[in-house]
Amino acid sequence: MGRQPCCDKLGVKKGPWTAEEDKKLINFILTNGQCCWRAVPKLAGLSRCGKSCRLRWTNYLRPDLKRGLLNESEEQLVIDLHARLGNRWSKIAARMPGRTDNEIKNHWNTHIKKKLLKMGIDPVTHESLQKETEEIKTSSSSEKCLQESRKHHPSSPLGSANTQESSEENSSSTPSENSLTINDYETETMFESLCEDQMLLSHLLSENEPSFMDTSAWELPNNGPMFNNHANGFSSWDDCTTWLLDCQDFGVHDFGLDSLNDVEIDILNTGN
DNA sequence: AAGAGGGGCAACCGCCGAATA
DNA sequence: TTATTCGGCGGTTGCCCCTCT
Repeated sequence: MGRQPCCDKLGVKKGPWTAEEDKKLINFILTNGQCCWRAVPKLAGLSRCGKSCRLRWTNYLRPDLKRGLLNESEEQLVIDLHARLGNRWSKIAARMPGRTDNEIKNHWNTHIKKKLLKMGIDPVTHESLQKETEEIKTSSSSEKCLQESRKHHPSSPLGSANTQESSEENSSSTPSENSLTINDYETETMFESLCEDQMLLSHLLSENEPSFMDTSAWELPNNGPMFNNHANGFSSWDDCTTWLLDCQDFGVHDFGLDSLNDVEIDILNTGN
């Protein structure tokens, strides 16, 4: 009773996507929304596996993605979230506007891991590699930040530390249970900088806030101004998809939309 | 100038859990 | 209750590009 492959292995194209394939996929999703991925390749006229289509869309074609390297504060956010959540990249990505789990995972493996090792921190446990020669500090700078945050913002998610996520994190054996050991000035500076991001972190960690990654808006073609031909003045889907493909080089956030608050974004999405 | 080696990243693979018949 | 399907996730692979020798 083995699991069937998600698609017919024969005749399924693999490897890098072409611009033509991207266009077909974007066209299809803009027209039909995100539906059954298994059916997408057939309906969109692609010789691809449904999974491959989903991956391509979520990791590369989705128009709300930021492109380019993670900046310093994003990196610090990843480190902190990883300390809390472990290798649960999708959970981490859900807290990172415009970033995908794959992107974060890649960045972790290629950049952050090395950075932490260089600083003498075990990227898995977030403990000092010289633990045996040092006394473990009872609280990390990060923890101090949290405590400070709790002092100043007792009602914030971090302040109360009682969100669903928090209890889930606490119940799991993630590295968050371990304190970080800071062993040099550079690291200290890094975490001081992280403290400055605590407000942002508090906001991102709030379960009550709608996820930045919530793509429900994309599931309803013609429902939002982004894809509203008349509102945007696109004369055809071709224009629209061409514009979208161009956007991949910049990212929606480069257009300044990320400065809008939730209400404004909601208004944009509903077109009211 | 050319080859070797390494890094970075897109994409694939296989497993898991939820949903459904 | 069980078999099956499907979407999603994390780990891994392989290709491309850049740097070094």
